[in-house]
Amino acid sequence: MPTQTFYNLPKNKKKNIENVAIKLINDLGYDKTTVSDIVKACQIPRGSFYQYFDNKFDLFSYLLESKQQEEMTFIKPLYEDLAGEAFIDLYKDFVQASLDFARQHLDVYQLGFQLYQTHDETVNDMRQHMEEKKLDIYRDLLTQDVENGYLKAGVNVDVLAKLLYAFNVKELYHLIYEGGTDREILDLTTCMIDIIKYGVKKEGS
Amino acid sequence: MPTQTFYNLPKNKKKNIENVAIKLINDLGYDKTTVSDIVKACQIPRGSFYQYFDNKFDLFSYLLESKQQEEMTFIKPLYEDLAGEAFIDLYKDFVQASLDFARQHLDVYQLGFQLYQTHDETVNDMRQHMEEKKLDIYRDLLTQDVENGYLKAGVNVDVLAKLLYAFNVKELYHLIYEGGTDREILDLTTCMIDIIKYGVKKEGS
Amino acid sequence: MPTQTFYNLPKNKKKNIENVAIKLINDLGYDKTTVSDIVKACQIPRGSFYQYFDNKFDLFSYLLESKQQEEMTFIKPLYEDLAGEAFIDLYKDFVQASLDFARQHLDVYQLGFQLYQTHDETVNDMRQHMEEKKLDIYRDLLTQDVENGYLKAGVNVDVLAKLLYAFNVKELYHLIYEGGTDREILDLTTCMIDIIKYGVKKEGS
Amino acid sequence: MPTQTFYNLPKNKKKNIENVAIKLINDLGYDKTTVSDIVKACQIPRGSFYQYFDNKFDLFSYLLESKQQEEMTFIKPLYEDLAGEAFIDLYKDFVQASLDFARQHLDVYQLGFQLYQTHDETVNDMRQHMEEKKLDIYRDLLTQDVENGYLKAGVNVDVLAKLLYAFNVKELYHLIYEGGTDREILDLTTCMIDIIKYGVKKEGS
DNA sequence: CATGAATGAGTCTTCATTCAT
DNA sequence: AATGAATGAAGACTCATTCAT
Repeated sequence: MPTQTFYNLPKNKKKNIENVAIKLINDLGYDKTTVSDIVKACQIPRGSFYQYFDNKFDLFSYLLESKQQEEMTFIKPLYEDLAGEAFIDLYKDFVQASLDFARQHLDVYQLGFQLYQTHDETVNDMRQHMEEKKLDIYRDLLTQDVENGYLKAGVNVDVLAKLLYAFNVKELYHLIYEGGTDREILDLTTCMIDIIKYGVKKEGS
Repeated sequence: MPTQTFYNLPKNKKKNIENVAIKLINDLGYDKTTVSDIVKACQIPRGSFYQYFDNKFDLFSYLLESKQQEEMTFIKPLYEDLAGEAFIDLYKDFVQASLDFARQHLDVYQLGFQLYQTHDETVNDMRQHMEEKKLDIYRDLLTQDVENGYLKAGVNVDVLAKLLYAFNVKELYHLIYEGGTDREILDLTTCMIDIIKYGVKKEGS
Repeated sequence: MPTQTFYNLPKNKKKNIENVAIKLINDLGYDKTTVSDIVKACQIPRGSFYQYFDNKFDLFSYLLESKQQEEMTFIKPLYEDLAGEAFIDLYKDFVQASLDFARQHLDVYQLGFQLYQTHDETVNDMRQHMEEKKLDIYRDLLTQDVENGYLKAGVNVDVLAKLLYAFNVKELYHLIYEGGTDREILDLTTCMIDIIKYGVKKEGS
Repeated sequence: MPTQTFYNLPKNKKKNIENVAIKLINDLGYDKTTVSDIVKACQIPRGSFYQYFDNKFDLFSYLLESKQQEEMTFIKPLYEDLAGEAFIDLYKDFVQASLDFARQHLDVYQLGFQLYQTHDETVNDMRQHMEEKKLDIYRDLLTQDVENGYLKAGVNVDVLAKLLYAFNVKELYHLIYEGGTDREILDLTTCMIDIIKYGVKKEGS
């Protein structure tokens, strides 16, 4: 948590520090970004940095949490009202929404990527925690789908959630980060969902 | 690539360096393992290290490539003769084989995990290259499955390969690393394959 | 010397600053206590500190001098009227009085201890000065004892004063600081005084 | 403990580091002497320092222990053979011997002084330990004196030892450090011993 | 080739004090 | 006078790599 001193800063100074730090961390990676890099780029004295944040991780987790909140505010409404449709059928729309968010907050979004690129233990713990939270949401929504008769009764919801999430992290995140187009990403998603919905096995084989 | 000097070393000295280094890197992580740690644990002079390897990364990539080769030698036969069965049906057996290998060469196996824990650019490139190689194998085998009429004709083989691979890396690797039992891992696999084979959508919904 | 600004402060604010600072310095040691610690604990703005005191040492020396004065007010009456008794015989009573004072003003008392725990040159000078002052008192009183025929005529008063003082600082201070009981401290004193009064050499040896 | 690397150094390089460091610490005080000061004065790279010593304290304790050993080699013979005389009568000779040693190894000797000038906890522990060791020697020798009938049977040996030691540390050390002459120091000692041997109380008073 | 000492840029962090409002 | 942000020199320590023997 940043100190009160940081929160007291004039808004544009605060914003500047946030943006510059985000850009730096995205460019160099969390591990490789040093406090020196940050203070130089932000043009603030080294001492000030430590008057704002406990340390590098404090800054990082602050930035990330902001992101999370922004993202949640953006996406939550979708999750909360499926309007009688199946989550599995709407999945593509969720991806689309994430994408919209990512397009608008690219820097902030990429930051989440750093969670997968570091060896820092504290950061790793944080990532694990966030993943568990997301998986829970998936599990809930999929359970609803089963209850509503959209999915086969015997489906293992936990495994399905993990499958969706794994693809999300490994392929979609990656594609976004690498600059894939909306079309590419949505096609990939549709295709994947199709496989999962209808299966790949030829009948009678 | 290690220098000729390294290759000329007596076999048991070479093996010792490899084993000790692997153990260290697995325990501490690639980034956190210092050359000091290595030379101390291996009981070789600091200077020798740089006469054997260009730098820390050179050692790492050498170890990893050895691992790859060992693993390939172990697993390749399976891929090459499906004996008239579908890859998708045998997938569980491949996982089982991987598991057998991992159990027997745990240290060597875990090393691959480091690929996902490091921000070092060269390491990342390496990982990407390895992933592409594995994906290619999957694609080939799945294409065969389609040609042999085991899978629906319209299946997007590329996406399917990615889906399998994502789950493999994100869930299975993780479970192995965390010490899951064979049973747990195979059950998870079976469950996932079932979803993919038969789909999750309730008919008529 | 504190600034006029400090003296103008409302009495309870002044007292609060003094007490909190003393507690901190006693707990952490003068060197280890930072101005940050002080302003945080006192709940005063950082800038105010420097409007009250020139610097950290200025505060410390002010606190110490206050202590000295309080202690003197407390103990002086004893020194000034020996009521016809020898100082050497009353020494135990002085220690008792010091002890009483220390018990009642432990925080203030301990502060003096910091004088012996710091390498700061100014602090050292201060300590030396205070010691010289105390030694002077001892010398005066012992000289009186000689004049009054309580002590042998040939006794080197200067050395005797130093001997008493050395023991006082090295053993008694220490014991008080470490939480020795009154009994322990007075016994130690009596024993020491006995040695000095009657000597240790066996007659005829 | 210095590392093997340090011990492997050419003798004159080792000696140089020791001497320069001792001088520095004596001049600036242990607390104020920084590793930077040391490497600059010794003209060795910063990294080398940490290849020789764990940290500043490691160096200091090494220097001090060397000193201790040298001093012990020098003084021990005296303690071990009192040749039928009383320790209390020979005390002056011990001080003389210490003085001789100090004169010849002034730098090394002064170093011991730093023990009393620092707030460093580790150093303080060390000092306490050393003091206890010295006190033990005093107690032993004085106990012998009592047993041999040189001192009154009822003398509290512990208190006497502490008295001698306190004076030693507080007055003699100080005088040596401040550059007192042999004569001054020995006179002071004789005078103090006289007081302790024969007491100061006028008979019949 | 083996050995292990040499190197110094770079890391995080602290803190007394000054400055601007 | 009160406030609290600004400042940057300085501290301890690390480590990959090179050098000299």
